[in-house]
Amino acid sequence: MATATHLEKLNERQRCAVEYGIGAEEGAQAGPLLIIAGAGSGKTNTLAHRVAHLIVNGADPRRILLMTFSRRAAAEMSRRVERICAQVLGRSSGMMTDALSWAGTFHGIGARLLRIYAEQIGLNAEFTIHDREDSADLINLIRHELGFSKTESRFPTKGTCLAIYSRTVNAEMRLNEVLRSWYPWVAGWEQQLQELFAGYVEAKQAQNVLDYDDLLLYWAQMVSDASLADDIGNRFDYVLVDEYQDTNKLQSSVLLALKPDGRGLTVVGDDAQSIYSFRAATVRNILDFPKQFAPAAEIVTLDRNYRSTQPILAAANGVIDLARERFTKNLWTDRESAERPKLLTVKDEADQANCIVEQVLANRESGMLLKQQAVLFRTSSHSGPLEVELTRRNIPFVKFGGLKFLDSAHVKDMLAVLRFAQNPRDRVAGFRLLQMLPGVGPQTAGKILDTIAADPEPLMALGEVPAPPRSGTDWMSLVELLQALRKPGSAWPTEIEMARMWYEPHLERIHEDAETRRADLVQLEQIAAGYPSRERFLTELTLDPPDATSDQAGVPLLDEDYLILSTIHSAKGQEWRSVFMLNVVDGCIPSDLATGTSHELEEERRLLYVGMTRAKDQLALMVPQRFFTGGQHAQGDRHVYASRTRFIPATLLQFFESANWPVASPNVSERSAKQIRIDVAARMRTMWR
DNA sequence: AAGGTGCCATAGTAG
DNA sequence: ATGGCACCTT
Repeated sequence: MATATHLEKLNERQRCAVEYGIGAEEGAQAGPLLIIAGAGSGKTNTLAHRVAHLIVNGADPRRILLMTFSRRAAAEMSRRVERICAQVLGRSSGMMTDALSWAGTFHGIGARLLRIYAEQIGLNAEFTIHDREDSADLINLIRHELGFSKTESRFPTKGTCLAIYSRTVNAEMRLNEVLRSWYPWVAGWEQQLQELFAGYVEAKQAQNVLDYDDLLLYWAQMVSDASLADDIGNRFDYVLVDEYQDTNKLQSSVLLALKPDGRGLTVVGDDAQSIYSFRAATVRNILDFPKQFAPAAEIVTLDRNYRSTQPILAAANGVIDLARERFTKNLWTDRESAERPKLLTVKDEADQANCIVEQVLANRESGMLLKQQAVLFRTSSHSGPLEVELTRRNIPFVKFGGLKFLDSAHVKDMLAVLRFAQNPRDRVAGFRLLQMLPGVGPQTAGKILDTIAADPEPLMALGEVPAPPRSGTDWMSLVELLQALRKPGSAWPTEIEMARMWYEPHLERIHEDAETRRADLVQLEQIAAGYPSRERFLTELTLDPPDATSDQAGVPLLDEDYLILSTIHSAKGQEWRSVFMLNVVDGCIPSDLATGTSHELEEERRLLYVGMTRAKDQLALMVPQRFFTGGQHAQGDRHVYASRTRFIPATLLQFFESANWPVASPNVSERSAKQIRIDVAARMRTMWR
């Protein structure tokens, strides 16, 4: 085949990855392909070109399954594929719009397939989906029922129980193995945990709810049936999976069941960027992929980095070279630069914030948009002082990761209303909802739910339940609301407005700061308007919660300029011209919660690597000499003296330009020395507090 | 049985 | 700061 023009800009390796097995023989489908794509090696572009190339060569886009790590990534991929196809096929490719309909996350695709195949696997297609908090709440209910909350020595918390359950499921391990390798301190509770999980599974089924893990687990179970596996597998001629290093055993089982012989299967990833083992992801998936098949999968390695300058890449390579395991490649680039990444020592977090603001503004002055700059951190809360400083100086920013929106009580209240209307057997939703009423607590709520559970139309049965003594007129209005919401044919965005009108008086009663919370509910309503139905809204919000928060009310307009703040995890797959990393000190990276096993420690190292490789032109690692821990303490500084991360030992300092900020000048240091000795003003203030 | 208060342990990354 | 829990009052 003549070299197609759309492939001209790709390098040789990329082109191999794009063209592998396509158009070789008529009707023959490509064998399994593994693309090891290093950071900045044009992975997304290559994958998009492969998909586009498939389509250009006659593949039906509706029969391509594309699984990415986030919905954002899926949308970006679809956009690129469309653009390339439009380029090649010209205007006639209008058919492409929305044709790549099976693009999404494993969980999202799972949910969709389960609704389609629900009947065949004895599942009610009306199921609602629990997020992590809901799941933990349900586990907690069972935990109380079984009497485990009142044990003499303390039983693991709901969060720990859920984490254990989740790992057991996702790693396809036995409970005792999971306890032995990951939770040795709760091994004594194995029997009780087993019982708890059995109860949890039964409760979910009785309530017609699935949790995140179920979306994969049911899918895996579904395709363990040969004819269903065939049926589902045959819906797709090609299956492509991105970020394969961050998938877990359960996900790889699903994949192999869909395409047992690997025909039409492509996975892409980078073992050096595996950072989700806390979600049971295992790097073995990608390392063992080739030999799952006979003949083994083809491997194409992309090790040319187009993103970062050579000095940045050298430093990042230096960090990853110290990893215990040897990795499969070393990245190279020809992007020369005289500027080494910076290692900036600052006094404390306040100076760290000031230092970054100063540099960000300087960059901005020299023409680098705020959007082309990002501040990355290990833990969401680390950006607190910086956010304060940005707000004070009126610098707009958008923060990714560490979601707040769906976590807030009032948003959860609203969603509970909608979810209970959608699925009246959802006990977590009902439990929460009923207790919003005055005079209704756990006991009353539980009894009401028991009463209506048996009825085929629980919300109708709710009308027969006598009003709880102290609930007043609020009871009837709730019953009326729910029955109105249940009525088929009530128009969607109107429903959430009804729910909000019902909720407002309760909001005022329950929360002091009703005013600020009301703004969130308005925003929720705006988001809701973007979905065609209540079911879609609830499902998609759970599977793809808004991952950005902003200092301004409402989402910033697309053409506005703003600085990016992001957890390293949420920065996956992204790049910026200038990257700052906060708190590159021991205790933050590695997190002091993750220094237990060498396994965890290695992942922290990769996290630093992932952060560093986001930078195109400039990289600055911030090293505050001391930082505050925990909450604010009224009396005195509760700070810790920090040292540079252990992942950058002295031998790696050659790759960095080390400096102090502010630049030491005699005057400044003299002044600050005096301040440290005795802060009289602060003492005066504390006399009165 | 609900709802308030106060003490204690906990504190992360996310579909 | 927050959640979970025991304890107290209504």
